[in-house]
Amino acid sequence: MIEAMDKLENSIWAHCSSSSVRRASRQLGQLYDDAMGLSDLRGTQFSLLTQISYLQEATQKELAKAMVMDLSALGHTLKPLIRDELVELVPDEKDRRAKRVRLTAAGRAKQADLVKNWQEAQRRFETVLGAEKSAELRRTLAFIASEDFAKAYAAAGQKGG
Amino acid sequence: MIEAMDKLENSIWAHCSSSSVRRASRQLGQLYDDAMGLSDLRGTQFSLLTQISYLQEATQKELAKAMVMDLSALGHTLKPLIRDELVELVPDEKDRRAKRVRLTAAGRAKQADLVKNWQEAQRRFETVLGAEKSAELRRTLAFIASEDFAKAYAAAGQKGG
DNA sequence: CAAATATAGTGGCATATACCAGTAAATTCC
DNA sequence: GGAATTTACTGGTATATGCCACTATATTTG
Repeated sequence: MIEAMDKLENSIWAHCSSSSVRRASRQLGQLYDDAMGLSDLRGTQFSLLTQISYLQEATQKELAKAMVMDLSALGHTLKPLIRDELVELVPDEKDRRAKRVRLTAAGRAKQADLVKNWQEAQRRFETVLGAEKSAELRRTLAFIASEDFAKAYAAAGQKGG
Repeated sequence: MIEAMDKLENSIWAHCSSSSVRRASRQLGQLYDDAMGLSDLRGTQFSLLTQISYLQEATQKELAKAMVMDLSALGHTLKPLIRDELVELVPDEKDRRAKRVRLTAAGRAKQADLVKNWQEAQRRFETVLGAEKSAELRRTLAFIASEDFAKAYAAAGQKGG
């Protein structure tokens, strides 16, 4: 009985997708943060700068959606970057509620500088896990982060639960 | 040239293992938090209670290691749970620096109550991703979170970088 | 055994991230 | 066109998580 209990609890930590992802996220957070070296930026911040650059003047709303992040969380996360003048917000011409997010010249430079740091971290990652498994993992995680996944998850609650 | 740039940046956000894991982590965080219902606990807290229960009086150090978490981060994370009297710290008899972490009766009850909530979330997850892919994903993530992975990653920096 | 060093935790500070309650601007509906 | 509603963002509060500096307690060394 007590052993059955242990087994159940063991199965929880071992079988929980959410905590598995979180643990891995902490480990990789450390590793990729280290890769950023003396830049004063975190891996998350580099990632955000890169996404901002990629989306080319997205609104906060659009950026939050792309990052699979709460809008207010994004706002908070942008603050240190704005304070350090790597990012700026420009009011949209058409819709005066919206603010578009873009990199400053300093932000572009910083992002560009760090690309090689990121590449090195990513190279090591793929060396260890293997290019094929890495690609497969990213595909799976991208699906999990997608709206399709969230919808299917919600739908699975209708009938199943 | 500008297109090449776009392509590179696209490749960064699409090919970054760390940000893929983080995005998925945010999505699953939302979903599993929702599953906790009116319990006033987050998914992360349930996960932590479960790990505490599983490890049976581990020291903070041991618990942090199992969670792949910084010791001080664990300390901070435990605070609300201690405040709410779900968890308590007991000084170790032998080593008076160490404090062992255990659930209170209320903590055990809360954890037990939430098992079914977790099971429902996990059931939905596996419905959507498939049991086989889910298991494979957890295996991969467990490896990424392991010390072996961190060591291999460090070693890949010696020769490669 | 006393000094030097290592280990376990704590507290402060900073970022990461979410929810909720506003505020302001746009859109929809009589 | 003006009221009701929706949308985009802001600010407050709370947890999540990491680094660094510091304290207290072991452990190691000479």
